[in-house]
Amino acid sequence: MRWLSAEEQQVWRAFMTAVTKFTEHLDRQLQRDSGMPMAYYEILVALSEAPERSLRMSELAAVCHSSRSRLSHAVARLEKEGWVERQACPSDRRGSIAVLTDVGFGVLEQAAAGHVTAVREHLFDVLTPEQLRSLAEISQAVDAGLTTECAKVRREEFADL
Amino acid sequence: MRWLSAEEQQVWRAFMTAVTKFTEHLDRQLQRDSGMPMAYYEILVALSEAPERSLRMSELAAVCHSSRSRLSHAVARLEKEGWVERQACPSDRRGSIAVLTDVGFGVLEQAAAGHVTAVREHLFDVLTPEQLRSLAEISQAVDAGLTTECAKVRREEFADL
DNA sequence: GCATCCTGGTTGAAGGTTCAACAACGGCCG
DNA sequence: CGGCCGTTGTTGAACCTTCAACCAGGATGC
Repeated sequence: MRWLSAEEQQVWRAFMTAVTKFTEHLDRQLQRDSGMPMAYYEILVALSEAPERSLRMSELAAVCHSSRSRLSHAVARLEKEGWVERQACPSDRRGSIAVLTDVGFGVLEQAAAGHVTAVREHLFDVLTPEQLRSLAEISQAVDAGLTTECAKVRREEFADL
Repeated sequence: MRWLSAEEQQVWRAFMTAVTKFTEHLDRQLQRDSGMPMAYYEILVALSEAPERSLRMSELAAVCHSSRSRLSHAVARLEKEGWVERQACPSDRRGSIAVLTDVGFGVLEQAAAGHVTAVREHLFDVLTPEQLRSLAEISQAVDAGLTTECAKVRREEFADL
């Protein structure tokens, strides 16, 4: 098996450190200022951008890169807060539709201000335009690599049957 | 307040998606193949590289960018598995020293193989050498930005008193 | 129609993280 | 010495995520 070279290790650790500290910072900021973790914020964002501010649970899960189970728990909490409501799906009686309430929208607006500021301050403001372009490319490449990987896994699972 | 431009939003989402999927993939791989989350793996790595394969809890927490509380819980679990032991610190009676056991070292060796493979496959193999250099720079910049931020926060806390 | 399988969504338990509170010890200064 | 403060580490509760199990409803094939 091929290990990482000294240089690779260095990049790897720098990357993980930066990502860990960065996401931790954002999470803490949101939790402190708006009482929700980032995953919940993403849910509200996704709903706010959807037509009628509503999405079926499975679509919402796809948009948020979240498991159905996680989303179910999360929406339960958001519903308890009064930020989201669940409606029955008319076309499919299994379905459940999450709708962002007005209260939820207001909370989101408040939360977004601080969140965007934090993102700008610690990401966009510390990078040059060129680094930003690089970051976009890199993210794209990593994402693509994982997507093909998922396809591969699915093929393998399929082969098992 | 300044919002994100359309381009910035695009970069931001691509970045978050890539990071989320990437770390999730690594975490799942480790959990499946070695029965531990990545945070625990990092603890074992840190110990394995320390002299005597041991570190004081607070130093270990610093190396792993972990809170003391989290580390305490984590080491409790690792100890239950027999991968780590706790020893009293001779120079400071408050102190606790975590030591990687031989069993733990063996587990780490096993885990490392799959983990490194996954990292190589989804990070190093999908990036060009130039992108890799960029990523190192970017990580460095973000980390630096957060470090100065932490210093700022500490100054503010200090100012409060 | 009905048996079968797949999909959408929820649930509960187990494990991990965070936060606040706490106990125990070291260090400092009177 | 003795009081005070800062540090070290642990603990328990609350919360979030994961995983496996499950129910209900659609879809498919006979």
